[in-house]
Amino acid sequence: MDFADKVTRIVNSIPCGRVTTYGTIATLVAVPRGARLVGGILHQKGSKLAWYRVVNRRGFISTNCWDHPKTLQKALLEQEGIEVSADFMINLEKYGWWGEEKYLGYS
DNA sequence: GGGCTGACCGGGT
DNA sequence: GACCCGGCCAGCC
Repeated sequence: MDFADKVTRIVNSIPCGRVTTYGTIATLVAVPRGARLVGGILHQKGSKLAWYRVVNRRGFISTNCWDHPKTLQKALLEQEGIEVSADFMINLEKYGWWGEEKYLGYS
């Protein structure tokens, strides 16, 4: 299984109403230092994934892409029932999803 | 096949 | 607690 496929599965495994970070996904696919790679995959296949449930470690939306604007991500997250502040920040203590045991074996 | 790039992370200041 | 710096690894020239 390719790295991209693993990332795809993890992103699809994020429960509704929860968010996670690039580093967490990288860890779940057994590449702890590959957080940047996750961003690349999401940029490529993001249109078919729940890319909006993925943020950086500060809980902040880091994309500037025209096709995936921060405003769209905020709207989608609020649609999932997640509170997003006016500065596009998310409370990871409350909505963060750090993976579950059944997802830890994708290496 | 070598080198540059990126929607990032951790640790130190 | 917030900012800066160096390193990481797969993908795409």
